[in-house]
Amino acid sequence: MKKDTSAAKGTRASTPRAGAARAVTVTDIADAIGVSRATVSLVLRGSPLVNVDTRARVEAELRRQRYVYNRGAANLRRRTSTSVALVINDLSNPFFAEFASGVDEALGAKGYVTLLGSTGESPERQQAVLTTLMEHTPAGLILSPAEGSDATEVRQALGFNANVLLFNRELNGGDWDFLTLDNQQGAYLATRHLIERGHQRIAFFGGHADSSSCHQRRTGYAQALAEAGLKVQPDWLIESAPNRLEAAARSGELFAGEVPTAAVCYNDTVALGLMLGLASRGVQPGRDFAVTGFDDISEAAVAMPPLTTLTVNPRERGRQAAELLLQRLDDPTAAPRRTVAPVQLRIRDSSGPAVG
Amino acid sequence: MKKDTSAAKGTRASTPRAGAARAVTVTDIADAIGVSRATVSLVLRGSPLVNVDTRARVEAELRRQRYVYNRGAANLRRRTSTSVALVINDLSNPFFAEFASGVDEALGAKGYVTLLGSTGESPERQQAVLTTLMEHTPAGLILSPAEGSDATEVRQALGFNANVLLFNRELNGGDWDFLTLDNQQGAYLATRHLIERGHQRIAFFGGHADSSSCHQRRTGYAQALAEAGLKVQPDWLIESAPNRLEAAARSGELFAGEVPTAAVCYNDTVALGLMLGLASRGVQPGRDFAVTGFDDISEAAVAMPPLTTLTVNPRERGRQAAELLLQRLDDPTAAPRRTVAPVQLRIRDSSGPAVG
DNA sequence: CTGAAAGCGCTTACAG
DNA sequence: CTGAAAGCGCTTACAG
Repeated sequence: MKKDTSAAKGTRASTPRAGAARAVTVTDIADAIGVSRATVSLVLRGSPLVNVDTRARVEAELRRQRYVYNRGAANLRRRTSTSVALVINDLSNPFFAEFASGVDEALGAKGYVTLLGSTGESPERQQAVLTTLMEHTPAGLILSPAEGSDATEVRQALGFNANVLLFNRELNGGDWDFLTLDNQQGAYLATRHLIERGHQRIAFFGGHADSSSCHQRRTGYAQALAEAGLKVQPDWLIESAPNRLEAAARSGELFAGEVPTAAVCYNDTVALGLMLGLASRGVQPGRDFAVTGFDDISEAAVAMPPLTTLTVNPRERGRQAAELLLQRLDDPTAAPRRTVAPVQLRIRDSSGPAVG
Repeated sequence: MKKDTSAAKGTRASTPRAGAARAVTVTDIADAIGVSRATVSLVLRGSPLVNVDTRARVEAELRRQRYVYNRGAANLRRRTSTSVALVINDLSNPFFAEFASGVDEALGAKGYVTLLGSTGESPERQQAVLTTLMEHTPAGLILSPAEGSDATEVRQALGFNANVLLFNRELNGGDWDFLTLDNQQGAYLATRHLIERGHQRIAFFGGHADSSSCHQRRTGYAQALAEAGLKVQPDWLIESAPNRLEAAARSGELFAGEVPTAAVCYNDTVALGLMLGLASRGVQPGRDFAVTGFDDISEAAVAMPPLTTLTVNPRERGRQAAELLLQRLDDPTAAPRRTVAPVQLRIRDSSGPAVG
């Protein structure tokens, strides 16, 4: 239960103000000017009950002694929390970094502090991180689950805390709020865009078929094809891990049977890898073969050719996630909500000129 | 002093487990199996004093009741802290995102939790963020100061907490630990590289002359020139805000007097802007004019031409910053330390072929 | 309007 | 090896 492994719990634990003066407390302030601690507390919390003159004296003394409010102690007594935990895959991923930035901005504006945790896409590490974070009694949690997360395990780590917002990946079995991108609509828009450019043979390239986001994107792709009276060809559904290397390696599979003229890619990373693979076999992306991505990572704009993709505005999604969680905190008993965030097609050169 | 403005302090403050079962405490566990709370506490902290049998019973009950340790309460009583505050400019900047990722990774491995704050490069916001974070009694603080930060103000917000590590920007007047990149050496390496390629007329482009990092980089640049018996020409020192637009706009200034054949740029963003400006006047960077950057942001590798620059490995810097802070926590009274992190030249096409 | 007392969940000497 | 008591810094009824 309590694995006592970390240095912070052992003898190496550090005192917050070690080597410095002892922290000033409400008692110090109260004693200094001859009022009770209760009065000081009321001043701190901005109560209108305090005599204006008493208030002034207290405030002067707070300043004089450089009093620092101990929010942890207050939260303990009041049984409240002023922190929110944010658990994501990895900040090295610009998408999550932007998302985290938006979350922190929106939370900070409401007086909450962000407790950060990263899973590195590992369910085991996720469990450890969640356990640690819960010990800090956050008011709520924003979680972008690691691939392969198990709802039961996650719920276990979360204890009875009901204030959870899931982002990006749904965990069925947990009745938690959920914010997702409109994957289906995005892939639909990309596919329709290629069809409008005159393409008839369009592949869907990359992603793991069993991941929910890949499934949704394939659905949007199929929908656009169906609307145009085009058929989904099974060997045009090509899986690939979402990294550049594997995507490049698998690009040959597009040329195994009937050769498509365009590919809707699972995401930008895959698209960039595919473009690499195409170029290395003498097929020039954007001219000989049209490619679209998903995410609009910063490299998309500067790639050669620049990548047509779907912008998701991760920073705005972060703000939105924070808002949704704050609403949940206001009404913990409300029914879980599912929110789908819009995505927008950004046309660049990789989807090429009109063909045919 | 205590401006009571934020929602979290007002009526909207939320209970941590609102709507759910009341939290299980050590008392619940103790009562359930008929031992004292002290015994439960000893088990939680892994004390060897507890009878092996008693320990087993306690641990079983902890599991049964899904006990969650309240680290805040423990920290209050023990006067310790298991969190570290990290304050940076903005996570949208990949450099800081990587850095934060490294910090969080290293802190998490030691059982600390990261409290996140961003300044948006505004000293005012920085004050507010620091004040809020200090109220959560972090064991220490890693701060990359906003441009224009004032040491006295920062110290004010920090109270008596001595456990501070500054990153990137020094604040004179504060006797804090400091981690910096080797700006001088980096610019020296870039300049020498250009000289070795045969350039004799080399400009230094971008940055604000009064910022310490720009000053250090210019020093390295001047040092390499001096070693080669080349003179620094004053009108080859061109200032520019570190953004692409202004850099592009100021590129004309290179052609005002005696025209250089190469430029060492303050950083990658400036270099990218300069390359844009050069291209727009028909000068092809990497062929007609050599350019180097600083930072190795992800765009550097995919720019056209790819940018010769200095890699700083921000993630590793983050880990290093965390390590340094943890050492400080171990010995709060040690003398402040200054650490210079190495940088490495990465040669790409923008610095062109050998000339002359 | 102000103060004395109890208590948030934990830990730590101190007895036994 | 275990328990009773005090206390970390704050807040909140409850008196007055």
